[in-house]
Amino acid sequence: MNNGVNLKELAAELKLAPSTVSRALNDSWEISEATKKKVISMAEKLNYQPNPFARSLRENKSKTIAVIIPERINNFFAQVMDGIENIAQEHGYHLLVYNTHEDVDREKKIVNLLLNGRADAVVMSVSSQTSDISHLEKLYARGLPLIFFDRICTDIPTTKFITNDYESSYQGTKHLIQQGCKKVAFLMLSKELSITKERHRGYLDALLEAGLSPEPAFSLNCSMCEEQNIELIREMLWSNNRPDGILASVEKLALATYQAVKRTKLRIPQDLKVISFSNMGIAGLLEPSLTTITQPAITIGQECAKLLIKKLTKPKQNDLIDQVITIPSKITIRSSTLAE
Amino acid sequence: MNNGVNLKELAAELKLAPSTVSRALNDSWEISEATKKKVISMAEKLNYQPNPFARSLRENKSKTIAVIIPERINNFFAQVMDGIENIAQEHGYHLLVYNTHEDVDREKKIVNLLLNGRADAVVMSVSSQTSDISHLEKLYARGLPLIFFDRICTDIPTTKFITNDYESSYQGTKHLIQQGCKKVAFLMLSKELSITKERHRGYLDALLEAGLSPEPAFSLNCSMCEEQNIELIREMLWSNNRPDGILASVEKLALATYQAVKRTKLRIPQDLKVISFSNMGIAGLLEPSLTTITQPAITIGQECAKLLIKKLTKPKQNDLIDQVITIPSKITIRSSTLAE
DNA sequence: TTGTAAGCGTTATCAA
DNA sequence: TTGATAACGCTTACAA
Repeated sequence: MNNGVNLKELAAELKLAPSTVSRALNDSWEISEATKKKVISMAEKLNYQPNPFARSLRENKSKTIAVIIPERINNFFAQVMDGIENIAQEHGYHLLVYNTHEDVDREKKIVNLLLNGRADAVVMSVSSQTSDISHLEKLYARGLPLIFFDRICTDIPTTKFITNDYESSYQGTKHLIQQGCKKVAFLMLSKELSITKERHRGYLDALLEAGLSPEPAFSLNCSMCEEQNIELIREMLWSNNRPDGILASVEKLALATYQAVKRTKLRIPQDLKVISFSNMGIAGLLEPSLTTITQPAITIGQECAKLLIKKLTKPKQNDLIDQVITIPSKITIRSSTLAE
Repeated sequence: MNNGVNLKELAAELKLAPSTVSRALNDSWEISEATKKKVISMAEKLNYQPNPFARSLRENKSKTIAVIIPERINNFFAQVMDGIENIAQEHGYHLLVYNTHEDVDREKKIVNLLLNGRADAVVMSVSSQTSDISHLEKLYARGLPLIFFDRICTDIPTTKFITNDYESSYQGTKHLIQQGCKKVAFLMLSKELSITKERHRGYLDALLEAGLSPEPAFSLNCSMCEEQNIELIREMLWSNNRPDGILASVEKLALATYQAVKRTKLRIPQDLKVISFSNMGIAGLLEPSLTTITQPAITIGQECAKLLIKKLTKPKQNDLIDQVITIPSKITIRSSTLAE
């Protein structure tokens, strides 16, 4: 690989000291406008590109943010990533991206990889398997700025961004009840997840408020395996005491529900109404179109990045204080929850 | 940020020279087994993590691969990314990810960012706007290993991975004709794209072979704007001479077609049959379910990464020779192309 | 306003 | 088998 000219060569070409050139390029006030101009034009002519590693080594920062997500083929996480990248690119930050595939072991390995300072900060959403958080504590202890979004880790005292999980879930459940549902089921990926807990609380409270008693069997704990989930849901739909409404706490479980329904004689929404947290662009193209709770994914990503970059550029003035920032979701009612 | 111990401190703790410790950790043959063991155990005890920037500066390589895609909310690219990451992680490589949002200017900026050696290699799929390729030529000239996939740049003499675009498109069109279509339209994102050209050729040849004369108006050049595309397609469907079959060369145009059809009284597949290149997991859940040409996205990603890593680890033995490697797609027939 | 020199944390060369 | 030293390319005290 030909790395092009370096600072020394550029300086030699200009008959200046490397330090002068460095300062000129960094727009230091101690350099005369005349030399600045000369330096900059020569730098452009020779297409000088500063070596990022020399700089990182010297300044102990890399202009890089690591993003850890549990899944890439997921509209929510993809949108969050786009939001993060928007802001990051604006400020000259690069993104290292890691997918844990919902696997804690992979998550631990990745987190350990970041212990060496390769990234200036980490923004992540934990895997659905994460209960032991020692790896995250270690990362936090290192002093690396760390932010969580969506699937947060409450025990780490830092800033977290989520949507109004409790409220949305409560409203979603209430909507199902208003549409005539008497027996609403709740589908979740894992009991460990912060979002599961909040969304489940909202679901339970809406049931109680409506005078409906929550059935334990209707809080269905799904797995990572698509086919298993479909069968699990199908079994529930085949049982004598089947639900007439479903709140899916994540998108993939709504899709699994649709697949499961196809294996029965039930119809959505006549026999079963479905609402789901989902950022699918094409919820309206499903048959029937799916009522969704859409999270402000891009905004969440942008806010994460903004806060992080503020912290990185002005470390003294900005602390990632231990708080949860909530940005509301939006419910879009479609055919899957139509009343008869 | 507390970076933990460094080599010098570790060496001091062990009462050894830094160079010795370095060699021990790198499993050099010139170090005795005894000291190796001592060093390694102490390194673990102190949780020593080598500074990646020092190493990168010294070795002039970063163990990082840059990936540039035109779109993140896209099943194909997400799967390719997963494939790349699989292999990269296995070999200790990190991924810098950039989304051009189908914008050449953004693509140019990103490519220029990579000129400084931040990444050891680049794998990319060009934006649909890319016709001037000077930025790519510059990148190539720098000697950075560069690989293209899917939307390739034929003029850069390196290895490219694609699916059998011509053949799949030919077969897809033939399928439409066999199902009774007489007037097949072809939807494309941009005429500049390599995949557009190949897929269009396949489409045309299938028409000609069937004795159907291609109508220029049926080769529809769409834009980046979803709503515009929907209207463009709707207009075509409302014209006197409307197509009875559509081959969408990318997924989003099939979805736009579905949306457009909703604005007409036409029915799929009775009035209009649709087939599309698509890696959607839920093609079967659309109404009607969508016949797809599915690209081997994960494999493409894996192959890109494998080749690149081979090149990076054994540069002498491996060249990215100027060739196009084709991995076949798979057609899955669903309801959207059912004959009456 | 510019130049000299040290140092960031590694690895590689050379010497012991 | 191990140690001293230089070098990677940059920024920043300190000197001029």
